[in-house]
Amino acid sequence: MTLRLFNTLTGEVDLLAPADGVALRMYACGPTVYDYGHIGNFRTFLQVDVLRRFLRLTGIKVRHVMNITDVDDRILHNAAEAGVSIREYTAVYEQAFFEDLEALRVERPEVMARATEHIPRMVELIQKLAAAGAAYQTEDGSWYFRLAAFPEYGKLSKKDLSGMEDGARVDLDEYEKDSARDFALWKAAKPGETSWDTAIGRGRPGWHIECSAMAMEYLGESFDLHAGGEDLIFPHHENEIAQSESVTHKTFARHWMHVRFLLVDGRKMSKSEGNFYTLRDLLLKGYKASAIRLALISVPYRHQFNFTFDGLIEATSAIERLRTFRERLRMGVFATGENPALQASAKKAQAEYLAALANDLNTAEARAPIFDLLRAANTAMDQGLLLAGDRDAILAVLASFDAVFDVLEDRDAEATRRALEWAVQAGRLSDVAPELLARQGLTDEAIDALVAERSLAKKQRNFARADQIRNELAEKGVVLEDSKDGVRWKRK
RNA sequence: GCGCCGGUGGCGAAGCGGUUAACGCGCAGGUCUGCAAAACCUGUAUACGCGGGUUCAACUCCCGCCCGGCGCUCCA
Repeated sequence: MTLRLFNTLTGEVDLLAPADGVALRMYACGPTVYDYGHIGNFRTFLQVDVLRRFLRLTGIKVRHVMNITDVDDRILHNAAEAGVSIREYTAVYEQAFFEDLEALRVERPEVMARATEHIPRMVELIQKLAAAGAAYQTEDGSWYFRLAAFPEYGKLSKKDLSGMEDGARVDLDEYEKDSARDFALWKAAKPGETSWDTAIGRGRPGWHIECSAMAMEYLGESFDLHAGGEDLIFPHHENEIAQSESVTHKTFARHWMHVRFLLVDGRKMSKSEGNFYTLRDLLLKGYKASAIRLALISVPYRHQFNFTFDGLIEATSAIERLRTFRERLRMGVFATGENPALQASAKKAQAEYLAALANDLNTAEARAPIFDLLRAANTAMDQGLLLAGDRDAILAVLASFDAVFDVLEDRDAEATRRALEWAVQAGRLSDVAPELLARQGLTDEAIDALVAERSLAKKQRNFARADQIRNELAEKGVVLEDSKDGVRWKRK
């Protein structure tokens, strides 16, 4: 099973395989830790997670490097405003980012690299660029990349800059640059600003250089895949290519994957539109982390995804059905043997599932065979035609589904609980949905007691009291399920 | 303005030259139940933005238009 993945560089769907035949070396642009992550950020990280999980499912090892941008204009500005060091400032958001990844079940990359811890590597790279005539220093001490030194500039974003005139676009404070499009490699220190004293002067790195330096540090001069949000194609990734290849004269990344931006209610997500959501916002509204994960990955990465609360509710229902199905299989008692028809269904579902993902990570298509199998198996169970061997085969298919989607295990309460703890500590309790608070206020023991009381009332045929208890619990988000094996309850 | 992507049933969303046009959600019936809920089953009478064209055949290719989005500047 080989993955065919769209490659921004070639503009085609190309095979993706490790060049060394062993491990796929990939670099994915991580967060700038100046604020809490929003769902747009997480769509990208989640789609990259789908990629790496699928690779591993098909037996390919992954060496995945992600940068943490912990120095940039916004960080400098916000930290100064808060009167703390940039390290103190970013630590909060970096920690929050990791917690959010965990809530969303995003696997940790093999290497997480902070920009501030790789300054020497960036300096070295800039020195090499200077030696190659591709970098120059301006009067204020900043360093710029000379676009004219890299004729292939524009090959990723398919821009032809040859015809572009500099004149009209020169910013006043960039008058020193040779060409308006030359970009900063190193920014000279301004008074009071956090800076590093280095061989190329006192200052701080430009945005792009960190990725080139760290990717080469951990993956070598040439590696398999580079991924990120679509907005990074230009200028960020284009600049990375220019910086890196001007020094190495080797292809920087062979394959480039870009995740499409999402919309919220059909419009661009933005704070001014009032449709801007962090993961924490959603958890505090009572949406489950698993539903957010499923919603964010169910539309293939190259398609625009329109985020809505209805979509979250849909994902919640779909997950519930899948979980119930798996539980039914696990708990059921089945005669030994195999039903050939179900064996065939399982095999077919597995093959279709893998084929869909192998086809440019078509997650939407990949879901279909799983639900087909669910229906076939439920029908068979209703008719007593499902045997123990079928159960095992079907559970195996679910396991490979979950190896990528990872929504079947219920860890939602934990993620929600943590979000609530954070809300308390961050003074964000007013953002918590009232139902969620009511729900949390009810202990398991209290629920058990009410359920027991209701069972007794039922036995005495006091249905009025029984229904009263049921309604009371329902209002607090606790759903009761009567079955022959007793009463089960769960928090909605 | 230039470049790129998309408009599929009530909603979300695959497919992309000939298929019964997946799948999910919702809704409606049914089974079960004290009644429900949950679960399961079944169903959802002519859904492919508009107008041209190419073709034996178009949702699928081409052209134009309308609408939405993205990039060209910080942004996942």
